Amino acid sequence: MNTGDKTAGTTYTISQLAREFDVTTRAIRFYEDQGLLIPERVGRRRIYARRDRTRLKLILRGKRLGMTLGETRELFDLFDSSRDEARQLERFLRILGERRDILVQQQRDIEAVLHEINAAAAECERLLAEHAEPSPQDPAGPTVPA
Amino acid sequence: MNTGDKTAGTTYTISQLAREFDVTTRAIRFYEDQGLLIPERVGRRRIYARRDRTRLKLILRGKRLGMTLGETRELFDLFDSSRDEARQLERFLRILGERRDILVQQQRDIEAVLHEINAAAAECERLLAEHAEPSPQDPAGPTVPA
DNA sequence: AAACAGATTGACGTATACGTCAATCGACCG
DNA sequence: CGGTCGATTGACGTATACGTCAATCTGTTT
Repeated sequence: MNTGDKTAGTTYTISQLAREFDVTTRAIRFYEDQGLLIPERVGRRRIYARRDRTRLKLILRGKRLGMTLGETRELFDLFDSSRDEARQLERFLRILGERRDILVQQQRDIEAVLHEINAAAAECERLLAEHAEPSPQDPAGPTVPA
Repeated sequence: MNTGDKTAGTTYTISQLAREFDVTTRAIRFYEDQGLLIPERVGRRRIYARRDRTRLKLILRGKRLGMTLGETRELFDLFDSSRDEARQLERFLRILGERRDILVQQQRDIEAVLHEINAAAAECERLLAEHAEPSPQDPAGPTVPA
């Protein structure tokens, strides 16, 4: 019989995850301290399941977007929380909406910065072209024209 | 004659900027400590020009994107730096490219999170609809059908 | 059995980004 | 001329997110 089966599945050691996502084991343990990861234990050793791996991926994605671990944790808790009361569902929707507003603002910010970067890069390359060929009106440069 | 003219223009006090951008004066002074703002002085008082106001706007936009003040400062310095040597232009282009890569990655991350949020929100609203009307197959709910 | 690689648990240190007083100073107000 | 308001300068405190040892433990290999 299967009674007591832990539905084993793929598992990872802390250093496997550290290598895969290019973070230190110290960081991974810290995420556990903050309640973001809850690995199983075999003795004292941590065993990470796919769920933890997914969460780690989400943590790092959140960090790339400037989210604090606390904010990421709030979202994790939200997705874990029971979804049977209208009060909770409304709170859920409210927080999702707040996060969406932030993301949309970030999209606008990124667009703006990208435009400025592209403009600067374009002028930069124009100047570099001038350096290579001092003046298009003056072919008597220090470099051989052909 | 205009000799000695400081091209006065619009100026701001620290509290005006603080109000406009909803930050504390402490934060603005901290940005100055970090070399991001360089206001004029009248006696000991800081006088901010449009340039500083623009920079403050950029600082806050950077923060919304998770940039550190150091990274923002590097970009400021870059845009201020002389653009007459090929070495500098290439360095300029390299850093702009790195920042662009980060921004593009952030765009991808935002897309992913937005999709997940939208999916969760949609299911959330479906559940809320069920709460209001327990079951479409079972009109004998606690609420009056019509 | 000894050695070695990995993992764990403290514990303290560090960088970033301000918050929070306290004391002081200068300009205007009545 | 005392009071108040805004600004300034220290100086210390705080939250976040780990880094960096040191000591210990455990499993495996030789």
